[in-house]
Amino acid sequence: MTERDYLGEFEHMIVLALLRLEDHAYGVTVRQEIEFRTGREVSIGAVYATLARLESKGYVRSRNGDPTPERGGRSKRFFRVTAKGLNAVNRTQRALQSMIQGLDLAGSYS
Amino acid sequence: MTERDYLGEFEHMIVLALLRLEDHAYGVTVRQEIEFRTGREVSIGAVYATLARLESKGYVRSRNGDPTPERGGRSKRFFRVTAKGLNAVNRTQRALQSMIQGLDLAGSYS
DNA sequence: AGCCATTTATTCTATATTGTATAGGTAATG
DNA sequence: CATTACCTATACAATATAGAATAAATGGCT
Repeated sequence: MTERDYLGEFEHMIVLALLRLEDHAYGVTVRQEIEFRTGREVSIGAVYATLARLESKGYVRSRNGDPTPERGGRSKRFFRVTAKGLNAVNRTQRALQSMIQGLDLAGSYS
Repeated sequence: MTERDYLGEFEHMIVLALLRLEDHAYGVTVRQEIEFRTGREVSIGAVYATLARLESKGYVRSRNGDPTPERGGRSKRFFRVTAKGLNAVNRTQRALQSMIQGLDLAGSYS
């Protein structure tokens, strides 16, 4: 029953962004969050493609929000991490952690 | 001059394994290290293919060891992480870390 | 009201890069 | 020369990435 897959590098980022954003998570904010926190430039297409993949695997699910009263406010699609998705992040991070543990890399991430 | 790429999920594992193994790092031990530490099953071909890619990107380099005096002791190909490779791990981990920071995931990896 | 320029957001599509397994080959030993 | 430990080749699936195209909304015209 427990999944055995790990999140890809970018998938991992996206899921973490969703967790941070809680109920403000949709394509545009996800992109912003990653760019803001990491300085990494992210193409919007990459974000949506990955969200779609994550959803098809059941790691996240989405619902359509209402349009907001601002110029051009097309309605957003909000995303949330599922329990299965949470398991996946944990599994992925545990694996990484167990490989890092005890190593001394500049800065130390432990 | 500084690279802007991040390591893929499996690449990341492999590089960490190399760092752990120091000068005993070659295909077979890399595989073992990952399997042992994470419980994840790893095919040997995946390891070699990834090592080859990492090398072509300059993240690791290899040298041929001498044959060892044991049955079937064919000479091994030893791998080491380059400075560029170290940068890549650090960059990758910093990015992850900055996304994780402040989140409370079961177990906490911070 | 009906149109349209503008804005925010999402979808589509195409390609490159990574991840993965399997089969096959090579250099050792006894 | 059979057996062992290790490595290479290859093929295919999954993930990452960018950019163009499309959609849905608003506000200001006329």
